Amino acid sequence: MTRGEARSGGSAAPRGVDVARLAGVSQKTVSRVFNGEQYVSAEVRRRVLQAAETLGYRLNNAARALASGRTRSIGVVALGTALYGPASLLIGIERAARDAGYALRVVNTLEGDPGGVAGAVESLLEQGVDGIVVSEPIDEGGVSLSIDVPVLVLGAPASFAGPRAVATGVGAESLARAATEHLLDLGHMTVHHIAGPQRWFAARDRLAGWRAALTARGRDQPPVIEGDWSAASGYAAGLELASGGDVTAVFAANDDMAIGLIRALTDAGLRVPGDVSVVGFDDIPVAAYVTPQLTTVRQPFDAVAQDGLRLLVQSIEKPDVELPPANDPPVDLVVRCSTAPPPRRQAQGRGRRQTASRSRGGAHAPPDADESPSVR
Amino acid sequence: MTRGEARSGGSAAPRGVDVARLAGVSQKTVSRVFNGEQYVSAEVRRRVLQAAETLGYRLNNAARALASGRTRSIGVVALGTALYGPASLLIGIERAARDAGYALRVVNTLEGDPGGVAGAVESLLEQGVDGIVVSEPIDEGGVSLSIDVPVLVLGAPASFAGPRAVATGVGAESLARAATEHLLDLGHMTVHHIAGPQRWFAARDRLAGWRAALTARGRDQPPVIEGDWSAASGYAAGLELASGGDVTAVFAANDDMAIGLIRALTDAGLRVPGDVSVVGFDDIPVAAYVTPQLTTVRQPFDAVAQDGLRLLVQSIEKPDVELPPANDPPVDLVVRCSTAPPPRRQAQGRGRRQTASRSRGGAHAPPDADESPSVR
DNA sequence: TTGAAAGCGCTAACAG
DNA sequence: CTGTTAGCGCTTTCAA
Repeated sequence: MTRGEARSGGSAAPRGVDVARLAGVSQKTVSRVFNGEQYVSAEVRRRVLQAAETLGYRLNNAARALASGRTRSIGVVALGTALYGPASLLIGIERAARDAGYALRVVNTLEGDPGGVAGAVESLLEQGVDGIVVSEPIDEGGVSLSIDVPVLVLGAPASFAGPRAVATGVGAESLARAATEHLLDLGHMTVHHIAGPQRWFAARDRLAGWRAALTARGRDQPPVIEGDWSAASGYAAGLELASGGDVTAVFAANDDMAIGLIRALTDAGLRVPGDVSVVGFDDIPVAAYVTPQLTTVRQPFDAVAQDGLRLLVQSIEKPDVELPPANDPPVDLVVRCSTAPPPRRQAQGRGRRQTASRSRGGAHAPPDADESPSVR
Repeated sequence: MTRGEARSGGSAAPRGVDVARLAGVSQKTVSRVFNGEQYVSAEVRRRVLQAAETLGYRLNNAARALASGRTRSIGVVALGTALYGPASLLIGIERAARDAGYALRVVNTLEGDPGGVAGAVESLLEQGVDGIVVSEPIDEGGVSLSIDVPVLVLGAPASFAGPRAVATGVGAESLARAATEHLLDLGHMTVHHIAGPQRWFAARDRLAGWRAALTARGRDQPPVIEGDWSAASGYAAGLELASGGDVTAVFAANDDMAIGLIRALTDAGLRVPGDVSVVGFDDIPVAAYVTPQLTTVRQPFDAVAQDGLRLLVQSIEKPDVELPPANDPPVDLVVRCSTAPPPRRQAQGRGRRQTASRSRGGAHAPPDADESPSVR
């Protein structure tokens, strides 16, 4: 059965020529109209659009891609977890891609799977994407991807994905540093850290930020406890810390672990923030409503995604122009009620500016109604 | 510049003919090998694979789609929120699609946007997907989609997406019913409900389940308070309920609202579960670690996604075969510490089987280490 | 078991 | 401003 027969039969999708015929123009003109090219008279454009409308015409992207060598789509390699951070980032990426006129193809890697990223990239390449974003990957060891499209790496070193890759940080290190400094500013002698799994670059960055803050002030670096992002692991870490005895401040690498930690501390008879102060990371939706309301830092997912995609799209569309450096994402520390000056000495920490907004969380006040009690 | 020149230049991607030439076969044979067709001798297959390997050959999907009329990809219309439920469902869909050999194209709709789903579907169709899944949509009023590919609607009536659509429930109604019944079984005379935004089908289903449970036992239906899924709205609802005075049990349509609610109740001087019992919905990761540990119900995202995709793939590949009915998803009630018998009368609720596992949440025991203290 | 020929519906390059 | 002519790299017949 040839296409012509199908047409008279009536059920197949209309093509550009069909529209052209109806509008009394050439197929190329139809193409021009649908690509928003200039040099089409208003009258012709109207006729074409009209004809397309009556026929229910729709551009065929496969044909377009084949002819032009471009798909106007971006592939993303994600981790496939419902963790707040990665999920939020994916949403930001989708929106930024759509705004830039690109469709999104998503492949998740299973966390256990070695070489998962490489496989995912391969399948994306086969699908013919114009660019790839690797979102908050974990370190799988010597990955060497020979990719012939631009790659944006979010939250990991560019070297991760080969020479032609661009990278954008998600600001994790400076956020971690701010979180730690907040605790130090409150008068704590040092800050413990419950880290995320160190295979994640995201976890390493947070650790690095914590370390940097401590180093900058010449403070001790207590041993790090490594969790797995889960509240359960935070709980386990909390039990360990509680038995240690000399802990007054903890920075947890995400809010879930912070919440588990707080529960363990509380179960062990310690008060938060009376005895121990805790800062989380992410500002998950319930952070303002758990007890005590969680002091945390917030990642600028939308800004990061938008910025990164701008870079990626540029290196797709104008490969020769030098890329502008990515903006430094803003630091957003949200001070609530899980942090306070340490119990005994150094009570002079009290009253500093950083602690001012703590007073908003009074027992009967709706927590955080305005959603932005940020400092810095 | 013709393709031949590019080849000798050396940089362009190798095509099927190039592989064919090197392997000394026809291009069609290469195609046969890469499609796993039969009737290729082992020897020839080996040679082709070998040649492809040395050339770094990769199938061109655009060409394939153009020639065959199929893309082996599925489009999903999602809501673009980082809410635990929708995010988890998307992950389940991705995995199920990948397992079935389909790539995924994702488009999010902005919540405010009227006709958002229709627009998203349109863009997916233009991209040439073989099937579409609409994931937990909100009701945008009279949507009439004239879609010429199979559609799977997850968590909404099939009618939502036109005559040819398949639908799979996510079990929300029976879960809501189970949650409500749990409270009733504990001895509460009735159960209040904090609903999700009623434009969401998901929210309506939960409300329906709650109503069904109450009706079945001939209990009063207290007025419903409608939240917006956020902890803040749960908090507001809690304040309202606390001022009412006669509340002993509340079922919240998601965990975030339940947590906000509990905070409001606590702030108002009520004890949970001493004075008021609360059940949530979702079992978000921190549910087992907040205070009190949250009793909640868990949605079977993976099962639902897998089941739904099986249906979708079948109606893509075998449009004529009658679809088997979708399985009823399992009901998974997770009883923790936010529920108990009501304060005064009806103390005989105590000791029933449903409450047995509550004892696990003793003050110093790690909450829920095994992750599955489910009942029913 | 293999191959040859003919498109799929569009864009690119070049004329008018 | 508009049209013509070639493909893009596959899959689909139909033969051999």
